[in-house]
Amino acid sequence: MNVTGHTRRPASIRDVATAAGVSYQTVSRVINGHPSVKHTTRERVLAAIDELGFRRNATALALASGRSRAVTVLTANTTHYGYASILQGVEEAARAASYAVGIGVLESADEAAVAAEVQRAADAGGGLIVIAYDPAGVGALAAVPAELPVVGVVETPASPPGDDRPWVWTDDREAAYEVTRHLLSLGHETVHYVAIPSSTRRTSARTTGWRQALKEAGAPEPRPVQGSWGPAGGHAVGVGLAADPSVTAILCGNDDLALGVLRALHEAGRSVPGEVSVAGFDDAPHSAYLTPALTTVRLDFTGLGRSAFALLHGVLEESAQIAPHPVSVPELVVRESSGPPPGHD
Amino acid sequence: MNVTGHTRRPASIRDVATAAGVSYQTVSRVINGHPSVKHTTRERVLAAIDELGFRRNATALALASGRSRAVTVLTANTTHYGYASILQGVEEAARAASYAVGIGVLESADEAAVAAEVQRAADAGGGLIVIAYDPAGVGALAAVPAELPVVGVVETPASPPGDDRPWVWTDDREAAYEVTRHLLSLGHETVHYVAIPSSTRRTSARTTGWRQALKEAGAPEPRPVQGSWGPAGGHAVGVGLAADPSVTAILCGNDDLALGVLRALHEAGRSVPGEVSVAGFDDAPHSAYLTPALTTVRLDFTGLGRSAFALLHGVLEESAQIAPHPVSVPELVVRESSGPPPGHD
DNA sequence: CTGAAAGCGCTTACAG
DNA sequence: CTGAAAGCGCTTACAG
Repeated sequence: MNVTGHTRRPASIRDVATAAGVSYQTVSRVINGHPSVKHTTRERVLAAIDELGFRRNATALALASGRSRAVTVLTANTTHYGYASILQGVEEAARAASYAVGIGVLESADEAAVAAEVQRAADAGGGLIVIAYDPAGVGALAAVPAELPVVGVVETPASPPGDDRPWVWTDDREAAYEVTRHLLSLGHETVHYVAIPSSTRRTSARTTGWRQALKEAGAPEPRPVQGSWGPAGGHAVGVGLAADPSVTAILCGNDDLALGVLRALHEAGRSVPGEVSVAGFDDAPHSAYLTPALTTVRLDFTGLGRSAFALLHGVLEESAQIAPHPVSVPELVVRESSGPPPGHD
Repeated sequence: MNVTGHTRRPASIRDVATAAGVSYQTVSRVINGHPSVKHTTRERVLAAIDELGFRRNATALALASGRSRAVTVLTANTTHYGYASILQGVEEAARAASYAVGIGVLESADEAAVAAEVQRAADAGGGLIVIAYDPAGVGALAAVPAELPVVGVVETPASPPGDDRPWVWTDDREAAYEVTRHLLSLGHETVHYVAIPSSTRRTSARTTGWRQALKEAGAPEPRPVQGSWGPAGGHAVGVGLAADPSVTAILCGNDDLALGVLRALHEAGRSVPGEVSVAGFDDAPHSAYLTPALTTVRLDFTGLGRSAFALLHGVLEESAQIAPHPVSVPELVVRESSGPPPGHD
């Protein structure tokens, strides 16, 4: 881009001003789109900007103006599919709005460690987006000082929060309700549930949706089994489920958990979906290629990330319009891992 | 932290100076660990800092000093396991060094789009780490202006680069060599290879390692099959491989590809490892739980990210010692998907 | 050992 | 429509 190529120090607005024969305040007006600049002057400044390859120094802008066109995402993990997709969505929207995006990982849920991470994120300037699907994230969201602009990506709240709570979420209750109904409609007497860890002490929306479908169908309500996040956790609890001959349908809190359950079932010699049906949550990229291919419900995490940014953007700049929380609708994806129970006609 | 809790504007060094009864330059000396400060003065300043909850403004620091304790990671994707793990490793090391980490996604390999992303990353200040495993990343690495501190996370280079090239990589050649030898040792006549897209026009290190093992064993050398990154790509080429009865062993460029191949084999009714052996690359979290569990080679992506940061850190601060490129050794993980060919004794 | 001055590259009132 | 001044919160020489 820089034709001369031998510039050491990048051009400043003063350099541009000199080249255009104006004061640097006028250059400032031009790059800020201020209307009161004579047309010919503007042209001259623009030409100088182009010639010198000028780019406005973001650090100086932030210091002088007090706002920084930046957002940092606080998350407990960057490798889980859902988390990574949210991050990708945030970045996508931020890029479109010319915002920088930073990232901070909450390695521990320890209060002091979380507080330190929030501080670090605050030091970066700009707004915060915290993924609050787990205790570390929930702690971080709570630890954000009131004066800092923040939006939380949260589990479905029990009751719709006021407009003052800048939160986004997917409709997990509805999603769980749908998959459970799908399983019941196949003829299963009931559906067992392997839960992901809840971020709070309250009953999660997924659990609520599952329970509601069971209630409506008059099906017995087994105790939810507590799983963890990954396939190892699914496998661990799957072993117990596989040993229980009365279990014919299992809903898992996410696809990774389902993978572990599938494996445990296989090891126990129970066929899927012949003897047991399994369904997951998320529609991770590999789920369609498993054998059997996993029935699951697709959640739009990328869209969720975009929404989170839009909301934050609205808070940060009054000019930007505040998008309503667009709750994306979950989509049931029926594949091979679900079918009628044994002996069903 | 802030006991009073009603501070609007955060405390500045001037506020601290006033509270401690010194000039703000002295405060600056204290927070920078400058030795020439009287012990009692230092104590007083430290007390004031604590009381006011002072945190040094990173933006002002960056503007005044010219360096910014920040690094931004440029990557084509945030959801692939390897990429996400590298990011996690960078963040881990950056956090330990009190650096901020930014992220920029290269959504397209288009030259103008890549250049724009590099600019955006450069605007953020600080150093750059670019993941150059694909054309977009390779393009970005090439587009970084010479004056910008950058380290590339690259495929194994054909020849060791000079010390002036701040690159890190894993030993893919060795890794491919090992898995291929494992497969051959099982009795397979040869091993087919499904390649991930190469980031450059040159033959990739994985291909080279595979080929070397074949040569040493005097095995016939099938043409590598070109795959893509995900399971869909693996499935597409897997269909062809499954239809060829002479194929008894398949090495895949990554675990996702292997998943797709496994699925294609299953659909064609060819058992694994009974009729065909399959191996992958990366040891993604789900690979151990597939049925059959996937034989693969574990690569330390998180460590790679940490190394990348260490290298950049060394470039950014002369004080920080430049770590030697620590090439992590890949580890062969034999699971269920590999076994002797049919009819082998 | 410590203070007063200048400056990093911008923006924001204030004049004209 | 455009310029001169002050300031954002720090650091970096320069004095003493």
